[in-house]
Amino acid sequence: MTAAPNAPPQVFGNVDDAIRWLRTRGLRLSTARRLLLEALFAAPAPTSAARLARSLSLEESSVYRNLELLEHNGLVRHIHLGHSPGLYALTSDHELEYLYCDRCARVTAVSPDSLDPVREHIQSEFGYVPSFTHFALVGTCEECAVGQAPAHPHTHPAPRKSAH
Amino acid sequence: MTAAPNAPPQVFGNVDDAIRWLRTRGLRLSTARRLLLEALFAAPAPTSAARLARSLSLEESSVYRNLELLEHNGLVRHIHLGHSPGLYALTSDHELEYLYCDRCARVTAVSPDSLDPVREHIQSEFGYVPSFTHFALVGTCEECAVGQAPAHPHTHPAPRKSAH
DNA sequence: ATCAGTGCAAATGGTTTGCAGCATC
DNA sequence: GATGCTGCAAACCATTTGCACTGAT
Repeated sequence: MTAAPNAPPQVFGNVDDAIRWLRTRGLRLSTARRLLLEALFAAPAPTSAARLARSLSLEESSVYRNLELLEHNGLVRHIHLGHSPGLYALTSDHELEYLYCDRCARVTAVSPDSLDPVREHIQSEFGYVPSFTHFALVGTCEECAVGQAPAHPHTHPAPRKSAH
Repeated sequence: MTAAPNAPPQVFGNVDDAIRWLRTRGLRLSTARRLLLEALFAAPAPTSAARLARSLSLEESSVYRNLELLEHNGLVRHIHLGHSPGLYALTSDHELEYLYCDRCARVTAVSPDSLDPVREHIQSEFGYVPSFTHFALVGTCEECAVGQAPAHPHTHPAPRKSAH
């Protein structure tokens, strides 16, 4: 899950086109690879490697290897929503940026254009050009912001089952 | 490293004040706890649990437990810069927000006020109120943006030593 | 027949948890 | 003397790696 090696995006309309392209690059077409590509083409939303592996009965390690290879070749991207594991999706022509609510886990995908004013502001103010394609913008959504409890302090953290 | 339970911030000028407060909350003062607090008061920048454990010769698990307890009680906060482990620091009166360059790892801390325009824009546009106190705003800093290589594609990812 | 790609197992990094004993109240 | 905290060991999740074998070319 190496940080986006900013490979030039490669966008295809279907599995076969993607496969053809991979072939020209000297890569082989294994059943695992085809399955993975099909799953990615079918997926309605970014998906974790674990989920893909489970649903396709593939080894997670193979899934990671393939996803990394595909990402390296520009077919795939992955994002993190808060503490989430990497969530993979096919590269598209109109890459989205993600807003993530740290309270209710709501995810809102927006077009990069709509964040241009933000980018410009932050660039002119601090010299950074922010991107939310690899790490979502984390915040609190409207509904959660309204119903926020003032939280009476407790000396001890609540016993938890992995909340990161 | 539970996600910030948004405990009311507790800010103290020195270790003893912090300890007094913890006492009133029925918490004991162990040497480990005192060491940790001292280290946090002395730290010039947010620090990882591993680093704290090493420098204080404490068990990492104890350090995590204490940091979590302190965080739960509002004395401590932690952030993630990109894929970094949690980096802990004392809560302060003027909590900073962090900009992180995903290329050179440069970190810029800014006052929340300076990001208010961004917050307002995103809130009015999408209903989210972003925060960069727990997850840094990730982007590319000016220098890195200038010298960016167009990256000739390679079919295979470069062999790597953990780059997440 | 070659060698890219697989499954399986083991290792890694960051973090959490269970438990027995020690130290603080 | 009760019990909060500690160290130690083991488990956990997401991810990476080594290796021998299989299968796509």
